[in-house]
Amino acid sequence: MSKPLKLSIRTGDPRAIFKQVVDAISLAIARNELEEGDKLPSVRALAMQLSVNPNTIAKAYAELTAQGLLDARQGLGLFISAPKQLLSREERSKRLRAAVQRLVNDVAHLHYSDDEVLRMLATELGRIRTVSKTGGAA
Amino acid sequence: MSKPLKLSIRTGDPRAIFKQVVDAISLAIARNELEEGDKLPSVRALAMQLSVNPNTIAKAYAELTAQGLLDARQGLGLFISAPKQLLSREERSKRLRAAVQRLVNDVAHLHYSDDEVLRMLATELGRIRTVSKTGGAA
DNA sequence: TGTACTGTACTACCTCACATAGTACAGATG
DNA sequence: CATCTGTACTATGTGAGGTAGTACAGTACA
Repeated sequence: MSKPLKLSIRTGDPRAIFKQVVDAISLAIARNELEEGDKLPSVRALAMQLSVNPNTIAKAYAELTAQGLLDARQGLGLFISAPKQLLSREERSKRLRAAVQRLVNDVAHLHYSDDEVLRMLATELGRIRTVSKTGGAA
Repeated sequence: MSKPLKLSIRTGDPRAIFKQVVDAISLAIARNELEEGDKLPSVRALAMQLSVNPNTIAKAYAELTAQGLLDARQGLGLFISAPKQLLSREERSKRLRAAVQRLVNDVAHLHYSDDEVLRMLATELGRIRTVSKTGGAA
């Protein structure tokens, strides 16, 4: 069976649909809501569920596969791959810096203090790691 | 006179040209490299300097004006406006959270520790505030 | 064997954002 | 007056994103 994948697409979201899917799955993996070996919904099934075109889902899956987050098995489906890192140290560092720079750009004119921004980030990062597969505490 | 505005456009940048201009100027204001009352290069002059279409620059200026960062005076030019905040508290908070969420998404699969991300952000935020107009300290 | 599922690869078409090019007009300055 | 300023148009081309439909090879199961 494939995981239910409580995924939703927001029409108001500035991100492209396929990007929303990529982000959602990428985040779910980081949160351990999806573990190695888990089977994803089929291209057609997820497309049906989200009321979008199968090609759009295929594009998202292709992106995730290219990133090494998914393994494709012809005729079987797509599965969460073992954690790996196919990016070089330089590339990872470059992307981290770019992502941080983008945040700095985005909040530059909002007049938040450094501490406020850092606290918000710490909070959001914490929301990721705390959701472990061992969870279920009360 | 208008500030020289050492601005550059990178063709490899995924951002649209007008967005690069918006971000650069927004950042320059946050850095106090541009102060209230400073005059910006004319639409046509900056377009010439960057080898892009005047319409593209006009679009960037219009965006900055809409954000309240610039004041337009017909026939005179565009000037850095007094610091103000026309966004509601909710809107600012919403944007901060969205920006932070985007960062979290971007770095989710890079396997950086929370501390590393936070330290990078603290560094980049620091690079903003340290550049004050009172600068020039040997 | 046949049927139904899987991912994947196409082609075609539509829409929209972005960028360029050119023109035009009102306000400001000399 | 001429020349600068921002601004507002129209027109055109390009590319990303999305949809629609078709097709094919690999897998599973009755």
